[in-house]
Amino acid sequence: MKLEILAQSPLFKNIPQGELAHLMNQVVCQERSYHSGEIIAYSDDACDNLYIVLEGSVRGDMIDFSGKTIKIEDMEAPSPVASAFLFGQHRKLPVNIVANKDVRILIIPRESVIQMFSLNKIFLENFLNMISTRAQFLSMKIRFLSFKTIREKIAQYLLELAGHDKDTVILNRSQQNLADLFGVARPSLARTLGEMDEEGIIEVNRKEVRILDRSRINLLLKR
Amino acid sequence: MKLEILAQSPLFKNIPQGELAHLMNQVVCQERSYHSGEIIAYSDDACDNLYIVLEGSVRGDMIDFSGKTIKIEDMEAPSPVASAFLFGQHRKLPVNIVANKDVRILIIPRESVIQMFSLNKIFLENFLNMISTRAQFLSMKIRFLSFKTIREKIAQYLLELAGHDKDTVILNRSQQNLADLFGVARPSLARTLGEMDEEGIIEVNRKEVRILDRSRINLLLKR
DNA sequence: TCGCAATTGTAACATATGTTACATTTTCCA
DNA sequence: TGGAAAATGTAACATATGTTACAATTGCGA
Repeated sequence: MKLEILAQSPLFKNIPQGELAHLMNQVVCQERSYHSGEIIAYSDDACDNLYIVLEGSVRGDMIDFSGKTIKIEDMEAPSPVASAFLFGQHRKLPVNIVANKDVRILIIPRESVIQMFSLNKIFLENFLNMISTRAQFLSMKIRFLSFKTIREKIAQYLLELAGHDKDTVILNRSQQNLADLFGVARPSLARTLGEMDEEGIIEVNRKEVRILDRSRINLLLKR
Repeated sequence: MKLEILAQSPLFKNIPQGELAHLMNQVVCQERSYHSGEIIAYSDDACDNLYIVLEGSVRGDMIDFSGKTIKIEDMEAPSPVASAFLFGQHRKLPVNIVANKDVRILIIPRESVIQMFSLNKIFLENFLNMISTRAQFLSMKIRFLSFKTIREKIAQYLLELAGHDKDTVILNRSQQNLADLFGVARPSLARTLGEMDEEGIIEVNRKEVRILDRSRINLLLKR
């Protein structure tokens, strides 16, 4: 097994090589290869294993009511897959896991994962951090989706980044990325930024946004 | 401390009374009371403690930038609060935690929680189950919110109600109520239902909706 | 440094939904 | 049973956002 690859994964970070080797020796797990297009795990399968992509990339395909598949998410090596479905009430995969290219996957049964929790505290904290971070990300996304207009979403986002004192913000995401977070089209986001600039509410310069009129931004968030 | 109350909490279920007593004796934690309206923890506070409501109920208040508070969620005894913010990248509360009535709260520092993980496997699994379940719930909610058009929302809603065999559903909410759930205006919902009726996809009769053309409904969910 | 790829800015046009207002039908209770 | 309130159906118009296409700019690797 390639421990160096594993060590890159957020699940195993901060674990010294030696300990990592020791840890992996003590539990049952297997490594498997899949060819491009192969289905690694099926939607609605009981989710009894933790999958970690060692090489290549996989995607989650959702099957809609008519039987067509839709790509939901890509996951690149070296990252774990569907870790939020190993525990919890609904231990079923919501998607088919499909190999994007030829891939190598490390498969760790849930029992082994639980063992690893008691064997290594850092691993446990990494795991907790991962699913917590995911839950936090999802909360944030829901909050943005619940703002109706693009202006509101921008206002919320800017004020969150700027805090109460600063008035210049450097956006840390691309416009496309931000548009995805907001659930809107990229040109629509750009247009709205432009309009708010013209109206003197903000001043936009690529990734640098300066808040000119806080009161009018606050006004946008009244509901 | 009222172990009987604690035992009711999802975090401590399946732990025999004796073990629970033993567990709680080994770690540092405190119990505090708050009066109705008191703020138990502040938004943006570093989230270093697990709060468990022993008696009474608390709510999460979000403060928007104009200073107005919005109630986000109620949490009744005996349930943990903000457990998704004890770990993860963003260890800050997103809300003020406010006492709804007089309450008693058990406060367990993060370090103690981590200790408890190694002391008791069931506790660890309960905790994992809790945040995983939350992440799963949020995923589902996002899926629903991310349907853009009213037609898609209707399609999703009808198919969920009808299942795979039935083709007539009785709506259990008023149009206004449904419109709120979808986050759209009531006349818009009525119009779209009317259009889908005219097109022969469904047959609408007040609260009774019959699915006429399943294939075209499925088509709506393609993305 | 050149050149390609990613990012950002912008415009014209299409479309879905919101808004407002009112008519019609149902519900329900005095 | 009558009559008012709630729920539903419909229409005309306003508006926000999506779509598509392309130009301008930036960044990055060969």
